[in-house]
Amino acid sequence: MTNVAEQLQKTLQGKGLNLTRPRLLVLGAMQYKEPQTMAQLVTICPSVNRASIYRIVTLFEKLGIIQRLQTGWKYKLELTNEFHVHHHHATCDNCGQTIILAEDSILEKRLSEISETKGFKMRSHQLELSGLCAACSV
Amino acid sequence: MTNVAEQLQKTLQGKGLNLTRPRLLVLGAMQYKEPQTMAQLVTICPSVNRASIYRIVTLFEKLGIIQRLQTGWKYKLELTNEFHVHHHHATCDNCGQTIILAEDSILEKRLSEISETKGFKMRSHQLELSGLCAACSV
DNA sequence: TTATTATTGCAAATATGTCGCAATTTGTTA
DNA sequence: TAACAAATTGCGACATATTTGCAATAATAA
Repeated sequence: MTNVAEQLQKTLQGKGLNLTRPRLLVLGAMQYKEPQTMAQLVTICPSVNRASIYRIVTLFEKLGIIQRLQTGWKYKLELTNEFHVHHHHATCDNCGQTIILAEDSILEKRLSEISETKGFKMRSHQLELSGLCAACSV
Repeated sequence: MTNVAEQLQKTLQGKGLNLTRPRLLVLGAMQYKEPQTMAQLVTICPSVNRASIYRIVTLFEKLGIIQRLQTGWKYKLELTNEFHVHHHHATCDNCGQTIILAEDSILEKRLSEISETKGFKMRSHQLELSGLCAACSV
C-alpha cells in the first residue's frame, strides 16, 4: 500500500469508514499531475460506477482529501474590470451566497511582490475564497 | 442608452456584431451588485430564450465583457494540502506557461484578516494570476 | 422597402449530477 | 472459516444543465 493510500486509510478509520477498492481507485486517479474533471475520473475508473464516484468525491471533499477548482461548469458571472469595479469574492460552501470583498491594498501589494520575485509581470488576477458565511458558521 | 450599453455597442461593432435586444437585456441583468448564476439570468430575462442566454454569455466572455467566477461547487478536482502541496498559479498570457507560486504567509494572513471582518470562515482559497512571464515581458 | 446576414427561438439531443433501493463488500464475532 | 450486521456500491430512473441543428425573426445596409 502506498504512502498516500495509508494516509487515506487513517483518515477513513478516524471516522469509522472503510478503505474500499473504489475509494482506492479514485484516490489513485487523483495522483496524476493535472487536476481531474469528473468526466476524466469516470473514464479513468471504468470499474467504478458514476454515482459512486460522485459519492466518493463528495466524501473526499468533506474529509479534506481533495478540493474543487474553478474551470468550468457551475459558475457565476460578473462584468469585467472595464465594465465594473475590481474586487474579490468569498463564497459560502453551505448556502452558495457570494460576498464581495473590496480591493485590498495590502493584498494587492503582496501579490505584486510575489510576482516580481518570479519575474512575472502581473496584469490581472482572480482570488476566490470558500468557506462559511457568518449566517452558516453559527 | 446607458454608458455601459454604449460601451457594449462599441465592443460589438468592433467585431462586426450587432447590438440586439437580448444582448442588451443580458447586459442589464449583469448590472446587479451580486454576480449572477445562469439560472438567475434566465429568470431575470424571461423574454430571452435559455439557449440564447448561453450563447450570449459565451460571446460576452470572448469579448472580455464578463468573466466566470469560482463559487464553491465546481469543476476540476485536486488533492488538498495534506495529500499534496498547496500553491497558486501564474499563467503567462503570451506563451501560456504556468508558474507555480508557493504558499505565502503574508498573503495567507491578510486573507484571514479580510475574511474575519466579514464574519466569513475561510476554509480554502484559490488564486490565479495572469500577465507576462519573465521571458515574455522583455 | 428589400435583400442579405446575423441572431434568436424552439425542440431535441447530450451531458452532468442525484436518489432510492437491492446487491455486494467489509469488518466483526464466534 | 462461517455467519451476521453495517457500510458501501451498482443499477436504473430521475432531475437539472448545457449544446446543437434548423427554421423563423430581427438587424443592417442599400
